[in-house]
Amino acid sequence: MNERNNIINKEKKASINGINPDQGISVWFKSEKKELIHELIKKYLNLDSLIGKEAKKAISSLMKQLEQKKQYRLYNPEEKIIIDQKGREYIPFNDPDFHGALKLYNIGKYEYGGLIYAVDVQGLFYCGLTEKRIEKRFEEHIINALRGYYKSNGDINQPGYHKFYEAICNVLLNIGYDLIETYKKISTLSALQRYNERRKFLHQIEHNIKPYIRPCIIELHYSSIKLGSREIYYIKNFPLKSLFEQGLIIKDFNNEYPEYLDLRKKGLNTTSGGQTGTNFPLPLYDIAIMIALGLSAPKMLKDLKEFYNIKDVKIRTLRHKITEIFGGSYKAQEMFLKPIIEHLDSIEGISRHEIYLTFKDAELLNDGWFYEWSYGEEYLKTDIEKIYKLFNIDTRASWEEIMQYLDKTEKNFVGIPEYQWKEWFISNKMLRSYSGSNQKSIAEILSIGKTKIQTIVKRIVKNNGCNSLSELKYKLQRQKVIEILKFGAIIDIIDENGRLTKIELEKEDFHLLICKHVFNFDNWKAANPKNYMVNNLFSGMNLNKIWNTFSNKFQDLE
DNA sequence: AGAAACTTCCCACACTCTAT
DNA sequence: ATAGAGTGTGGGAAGTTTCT
Repeated sequence: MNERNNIINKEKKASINGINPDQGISVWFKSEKKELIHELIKKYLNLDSLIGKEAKKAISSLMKQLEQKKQYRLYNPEEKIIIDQKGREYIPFNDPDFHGALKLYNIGKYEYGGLIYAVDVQGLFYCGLTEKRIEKRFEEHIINALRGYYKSNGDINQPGYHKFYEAICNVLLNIGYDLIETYKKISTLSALQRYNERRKFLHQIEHNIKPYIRPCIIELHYSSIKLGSREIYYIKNFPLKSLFEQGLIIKDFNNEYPEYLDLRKKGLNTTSGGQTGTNFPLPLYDIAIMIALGLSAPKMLKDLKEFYNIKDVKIRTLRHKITEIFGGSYKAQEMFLKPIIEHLDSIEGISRHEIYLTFKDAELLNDGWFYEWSYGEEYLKTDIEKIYKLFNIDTRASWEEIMQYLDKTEKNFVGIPEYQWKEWFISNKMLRSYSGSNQKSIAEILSIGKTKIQTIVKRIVKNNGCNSLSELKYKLQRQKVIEILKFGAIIDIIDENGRLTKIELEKEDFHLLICKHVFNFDNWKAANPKNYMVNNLFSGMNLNKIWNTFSNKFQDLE
């Protein structure tokens, strides 16, 4: 909580300092002065329904937040010049606002159009530009260096081997890395898809080389237009002395700092620079809203082509971008879709199942937040609030404390609470339709597929410590029988006129009537209620004993 | 030729849907 | 019930494009 407040305070302070690149360009893509995102909202939400109206409200508020935060790169396909309030296209390292802007960049307040970075390798420098984040680019450099070493079989002195990569390899060798083995390990980890381990290993390398290799940002650009020319300038005139004075370079040169360096001659660059990549511009803000609408990647792609007229976008590019910018589909849904669902959940008259159906497409992202939520593995604000009340926990309790109680609360499956599912199991409600039956199945009632039903059943069975549905069913039905007998042996039935009436059970017929009216046995006589009770539910207890043990009336003395 | 960023291809895995 | 087709994921490596 404190950490969060600190970040917010930092943001406030910085904006007072005047770093606020408000370029007058809308964050939403416009075509003929119309913001296309509204067309999409109309397309995917039924605005005549309550849920559609409320979803629109929540999305509008999300849009306002995104507009205010300006956290992502602007969509600038026409390469318009973007300037801030002080008329700058970029903030160089010696600008008074640079350090403030850098702090904001590090906490992800603004996504710039690109940046110029320098890498200090034991007092030798490399300068480059990138439209990505610096961490990503730096990691690429390290892997490239290792790959180059591996491919040339360690011959880093061969002509043409990049000076920069050679320097990186030398540092790694000096601190004891076997580079062939290191590269092999990284390749193996990715081949085995052990990405977490791979990331950890790479971070470890980055940590170990920190005293010798340090990347730093030296200029922040609002757009990518001037990146090339600025890179050329810096490679030719690397301002060594001022960079040191600004604290960006810490290497000790015994106080002999040349004012400027030519990095091609006295550094690690091999070209004069100025080459920009072919960064594919995408309307990230609109994409965020598409995620909030619950669209899967292929659907987004279709809309980008149809509505936004972005012709060449490939699905892999889109997904790479979502991963790079939003940190993956899971996080993206958590950031953009979850708040919409939380708003809907707080509105009376909207059921969780309705919410589920409205955003069902989002489920196609099997590793997304919505998918987990559909199986009750993710929680909403209201769930946590319920826990506070139910278990009398302080609202300032830590997450670890709250977590202990999560398992004890009711889970929802496709928005339907677990107790409802259990009721369906007890009453033998048909889960999916079969030919020749005119009973409406759960799958039909909930508008979900058979396999989804199967998976839900599997999960509920497992959560309740059972191995099969029938095992769980017996357990639940036994509890039900005990409950009925304990509380007066009265059950609700629907009589011939379709009216709900109560009937009292007797010792002689309780098993018959329970099987017929509570368990809804289709052919209840053939099913043999006596055997069912005695063998399946109360393993070995005879009917007499069941009645006598659990009923609170007319107890026989045995 | 070199740099940056994009595309293609790959894999393992998970789920849905349809047909049998 | 189950097999198979289809869809989707992340995220790497290798190859390609685009630019200077």
